Amino acid sequence: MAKITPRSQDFSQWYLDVIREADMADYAPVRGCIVVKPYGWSLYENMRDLLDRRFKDTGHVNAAFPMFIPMSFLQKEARHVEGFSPELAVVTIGGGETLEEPLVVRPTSETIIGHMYAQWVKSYRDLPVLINLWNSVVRWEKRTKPFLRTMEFYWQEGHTAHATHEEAWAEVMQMLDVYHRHGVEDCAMPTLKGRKSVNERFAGAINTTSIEAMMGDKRALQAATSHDLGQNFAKAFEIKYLDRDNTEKYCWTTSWGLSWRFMGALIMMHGDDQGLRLPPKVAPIQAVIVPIFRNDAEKSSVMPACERIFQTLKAAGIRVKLDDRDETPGFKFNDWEMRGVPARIEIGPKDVANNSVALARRDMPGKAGKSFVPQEGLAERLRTLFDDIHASLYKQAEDFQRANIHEVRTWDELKEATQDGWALAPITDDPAVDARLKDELQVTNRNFPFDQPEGEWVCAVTGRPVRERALVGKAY
RNA sequence: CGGGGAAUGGCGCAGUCUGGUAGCGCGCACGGUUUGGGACCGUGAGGUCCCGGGUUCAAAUCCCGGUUCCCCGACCA
Repeated sequence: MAKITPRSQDFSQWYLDVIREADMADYAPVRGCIVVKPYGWSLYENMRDLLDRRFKDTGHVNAAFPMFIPMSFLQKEARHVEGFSPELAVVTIGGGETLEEPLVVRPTSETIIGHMYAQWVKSYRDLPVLINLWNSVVRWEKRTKPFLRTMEFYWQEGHTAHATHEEAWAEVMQMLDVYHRHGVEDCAMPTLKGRKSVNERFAGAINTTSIEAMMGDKRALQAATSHDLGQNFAKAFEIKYLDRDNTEKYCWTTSWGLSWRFMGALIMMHGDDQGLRLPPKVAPIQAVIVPIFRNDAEKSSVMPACERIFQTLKAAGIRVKLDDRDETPGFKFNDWEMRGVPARIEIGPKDVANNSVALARRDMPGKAGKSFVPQEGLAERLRTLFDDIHASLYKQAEDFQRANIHEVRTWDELKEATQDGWALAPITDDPAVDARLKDELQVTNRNFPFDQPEGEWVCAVTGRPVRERALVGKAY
């Protein structure tokens, strides 16, 4: 089997190697598009289902909207069309006929949502509208990379309408927190919540928030966003309601999204030189059983034990796989490590005799992570182990993140810090400042973290007084 | 979209300069020996050499056009 490029040697190549060798995805015959293979899709489904549960728990419902949007819809919101025009895919011919009006393949659905909400919302009694879409969208990206930036990508987009700005803002923050907790609790992924700079704001929003994650190469990845759209789309699409006081008012809307890029983040945050390391809650296979035998006699005692334990674990609700392929154990160990399976159970003649199994954990390489445990109570032991693995993956990622964020005050310190990690720096929220960071240091303002003490600072770029600091670093 | 690399069996590559029978390693199939950290031997299958034109007796190789991938920029979830 082909080995993968070491992470330290070439992080980008390592990432591509892992995706190929772990059977996550393949390149499609269309530029910038990928085929997600069953193993990768299974991971996506697990993440999607957990996130969907969180949406439902916060009162949202799912719906489906068309992938085609009339071009004129996008033009109704000036900044929105300006932001998205360069990356639109447009359908001009249908059924062999030139279309009266070109149809845009949705890059995001705010406009068609606005059109429909305008018809659905008449009274304050109709509010709030809390709808989420699981779909794919298309953006004609110049430079693509599997999961991180593809021309078509799968994601969810939530769209809500509210009576007041306070309520809309609370929604924006709630959903950002939902993303954050999905990262922390489901994916062992620490992220930093914050407000995007004016320059980085979503096209058409009055405020954009994000969670930012640090990858294994210390580059930043915007893992999810939540937007306060103010009344921009409400006014563009006439989303109005009659309030209790019998006056007509515009709604306040929000949108928020998380894409399969989150999977890319998972790979780049937790993976190592052996391949993927998947958090147990989202792993397609949580535990794999590898039978060990030398001859038919051993096989005939080992296999029934494997089968029995497989059934026990399956009945206990663990996503378990019995690997009965005709391969050597060593091959299987490496294969499942590449695929990031959190726990491996080896069962050989000695184990059958002792009513034990060898239990190896993916997050601890070699002998250190391997122990012999009784077959009795294995499901319970695994559940505890999964919690341990989750906690250890989270801690490693968080320690790494913390160790590579440097608090700085001056331009020189900022420059030095961002050579190798992120800076937490006093920065003016001004597009001209963002431009200087980009031009001179090839870094971007990731966000102004919400969780920071208020203070009086001097901007590291302009020398002007500022009240907040920003995370600054190289980004994907 | 600019700059740089690349495309030859599923994967990784040699062959291209200097045109002349398409090769190697891994993987795959079958048989045997193996099996607690990527086994070994034997036999075998698998190719429009990215696509389209052109030059030539003859093109993986030379020329023209296009497509895709990777890296670095600008743009972006």
